[in-house]
Amino acid sequence: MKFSKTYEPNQFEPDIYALWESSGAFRPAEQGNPYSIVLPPPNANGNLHIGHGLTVAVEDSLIRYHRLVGDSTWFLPGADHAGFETWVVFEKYLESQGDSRFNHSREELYQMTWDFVAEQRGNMELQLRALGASLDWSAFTFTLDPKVIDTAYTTFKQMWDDNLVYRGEKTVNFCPKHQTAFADIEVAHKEEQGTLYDIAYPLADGHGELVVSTTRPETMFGDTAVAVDPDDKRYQNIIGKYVKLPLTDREIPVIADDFVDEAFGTGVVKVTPAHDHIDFEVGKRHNLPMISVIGEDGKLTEAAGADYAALTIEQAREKVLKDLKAQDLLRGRKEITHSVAHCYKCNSILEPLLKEQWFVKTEPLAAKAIEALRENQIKFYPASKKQVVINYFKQLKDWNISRQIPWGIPIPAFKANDGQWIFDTNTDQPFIIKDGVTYYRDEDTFDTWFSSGQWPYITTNHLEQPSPYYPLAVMETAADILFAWVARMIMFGLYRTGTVPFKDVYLHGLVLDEKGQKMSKSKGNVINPIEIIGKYGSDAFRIGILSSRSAGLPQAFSESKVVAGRNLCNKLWNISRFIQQMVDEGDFKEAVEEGRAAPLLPAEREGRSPVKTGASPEVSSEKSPFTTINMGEDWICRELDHCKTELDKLIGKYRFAEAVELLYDTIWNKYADWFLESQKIYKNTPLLQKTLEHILIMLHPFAPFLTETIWQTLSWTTDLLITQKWPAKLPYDPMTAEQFETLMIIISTVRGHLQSLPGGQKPNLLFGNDSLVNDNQVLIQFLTHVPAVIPDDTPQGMRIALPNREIYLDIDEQTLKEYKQNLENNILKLGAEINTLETRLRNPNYRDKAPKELVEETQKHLEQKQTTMQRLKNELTLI
RNA sequence: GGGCGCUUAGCUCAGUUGGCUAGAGCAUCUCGUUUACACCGAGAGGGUCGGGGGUUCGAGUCCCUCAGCGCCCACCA
Repeated sequence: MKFSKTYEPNQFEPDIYALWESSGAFRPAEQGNPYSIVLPPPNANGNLHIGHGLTVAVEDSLIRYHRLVGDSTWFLPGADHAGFETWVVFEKYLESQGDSRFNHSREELYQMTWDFVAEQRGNMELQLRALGASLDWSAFTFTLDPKVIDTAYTTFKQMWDDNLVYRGEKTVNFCPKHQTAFADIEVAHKEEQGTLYDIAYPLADGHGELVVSTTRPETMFGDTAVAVDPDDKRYQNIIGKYVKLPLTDREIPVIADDFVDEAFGTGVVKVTPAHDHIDFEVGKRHNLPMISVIGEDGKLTEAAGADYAALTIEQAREKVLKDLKAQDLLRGRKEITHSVAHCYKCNSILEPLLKEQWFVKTEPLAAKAIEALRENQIKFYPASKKQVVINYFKQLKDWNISRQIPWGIPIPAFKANDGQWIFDTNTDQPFIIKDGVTYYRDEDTFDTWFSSGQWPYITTNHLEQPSPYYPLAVMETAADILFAWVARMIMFGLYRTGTVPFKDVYLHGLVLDEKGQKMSKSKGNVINPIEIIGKYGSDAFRIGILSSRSAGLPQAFSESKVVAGRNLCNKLWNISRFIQQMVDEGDFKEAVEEGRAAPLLPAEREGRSPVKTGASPEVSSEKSPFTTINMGEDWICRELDHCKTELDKLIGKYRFAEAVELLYDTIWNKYADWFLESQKIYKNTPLLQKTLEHILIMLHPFAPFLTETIWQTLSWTTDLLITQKWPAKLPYDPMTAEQFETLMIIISTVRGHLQSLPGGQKPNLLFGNDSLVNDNQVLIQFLTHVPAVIPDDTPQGMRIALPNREIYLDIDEQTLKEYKQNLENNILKLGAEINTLETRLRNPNYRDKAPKELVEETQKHLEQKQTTMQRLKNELTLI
């Protein structure tokens, strides 16, 4: 293969991925420490979004790094049926077809959704490949695979037997549009303006009234008590009495309960146990009846009375207020801001409805989790999230796992007419008969998180046979599913396996648009990772999205960082092309013969034994005398070595942005700009080859396609880059490396002076007693483009502004004078400007009367100019 | 109501346990057709690290406080 003149990622990426996949490189190696990551399963029904792009960039970089380091890596793919999420999409589709869920049985709907999803599936997998994810596709798990369902069932059964799962009737968060209940965590609370109404409830004995404050007058038909603060002096004498419930003929008791805040509203609360979570608890405490007056359709039921039945909540509220007013029972109203529960998909207000569901008793599970976290069994990145999770566990309430949607894992429970529930996994049967009793299937499905919460030990098959890949090395996922997913995996992991499911948790924040706004379809600011890849290449995307990003924070996506990534790829492409050219030209042998080149690693020249790494076997056998002033070789070996050790540290701490920046700097500013430039003079081809190999290996985790393509194209490399060994230390002489650093400063300073010379002159460089310059005349000349570098006992002209160095640019008196004059002129001009500013600032009139910002700005300008002045003066004294 | 996070160059952001003249990319300005690369090379400008106070030999980094922005949790009838 040959290097094309230009870097065009789209031409090789798919082929390279296929090469890896067919080679078996994605499978865990036989040898090495287990290192496993499970890709958070993307929604099978959708396309990947930018967050997935970030996930893959992070996880695949970790996997590739650990593969190179010699670990036995296992990167596990999967897809999520995403119960409710997908169901919403499917139901919309149904509606668009003029169809409805109510026209079909559960089995039909399940099959229809399956087919619907099947059409989309595969998209996501192709996109993961485009991102370069080195996933073991043979280990692919779908969240509705039999093994997932089996595990969900055995866990459910075990929890049932352990009294950790129970059937209970409680107020649940019910979406009238989607016709399903939600877990607490799925509820979207939103601050809203509402009205607090004061309504008079006449005392049953006819002596006065009690005024209750409520935002939900329409639920009053379900009131079974009114409550006051037990310490509220105003109401002491009526606790235990009865009030008449307006618009009905019922009488309800006045109870005292601590939950009432006497300072809020009138200090009297209506208690509606069937339609409010708090009231439900109150009702339990006080043994109150629970009357449901709102149905699952979001309309009032017969229990609300004939006048109100079938009205929507809004209609009912209006009518109740009107009717109360007619009876002169409305005592006041007040606008308040309060938080209202919404469906996170359709934004409907969620109704608390009394409903029988399956609940997980979370307290014992959460306690175990808290213990494990307190013992630091899991490391969090960012670290602050640990306490956040602990706090979540502390207040966690029982978890409703029943969903009234067909798209999911059927709950393996059957109920007899006498209310007896039994566990059975024959969920494809509408009913079963056992010992002559008929049991009917629970039509509900599990909350998606009930099964995906068990993902780590399901995917690694740890329950069947203890796996060295469990616990996972790290769980990398979006910070916003910390509670929904990560917390649950910890609870389940401890429950089923006795160990935490992963050693580290790395959370990435939301990827925002370029302006720092949340991406959303409605705003039209969604950035599609696949489009970015098409434009700049997969590697550029990965580098770009990892740059300038730290754990846990919501941060903007910056296309300019992708551009920088693309530019780096292009740079490395050309570096490789150039080195290959030199190898092809056989410059190396020729150079050795002419005594221009040192074909050995720097350390070998001094008789130290070389450390052999990677390929290029021809290097070590040849011996040749150390010939010349080639200090850049020691220096680049030192820099590459430093880069490698730093990378080890940074990747170990999940500091990807810094790792990428380090590689960028090393490859571009060090390797290309200095070493490669110097090698145009001193061609040490074997070293060029060796160092290029190291660079390719080190960049591979972040830019896999590019580096592998180069590896496959170079004439001397063998096998696959993806399975090479992480570089070993390169030998070098630290003193020599340090001297090169000084040389770099000299060259840069000379360049600076040349640029500011009047008339764009190109003078010679003269030097006196300076061995460093003396030894590097050719290189200095080449890199500064002066016509010549000449030793001179009495050098003169313009002195280079470096202390203790006898280096001069050979310019005539006139030019020097001109240059100095220029400097002095600049100093004068600047001095005048500074004076003006100072006078202005000293003027009390100006200080007092001018706008403050302007005065501040003046001050700022002054300081800037003073700094510049100092620099110019320094230069003048030195030359 | 409770909690978390952010505020550093024009823009988007790095900056681990406090330590040399605070960094990157992109953008800007000047110069450059040196045969790897103009997706390039060389040089340069630009920041009182949100405000105020404190601890320290030393603070972008720790503490207090104020302001702005963002997020999460919550039994705000």
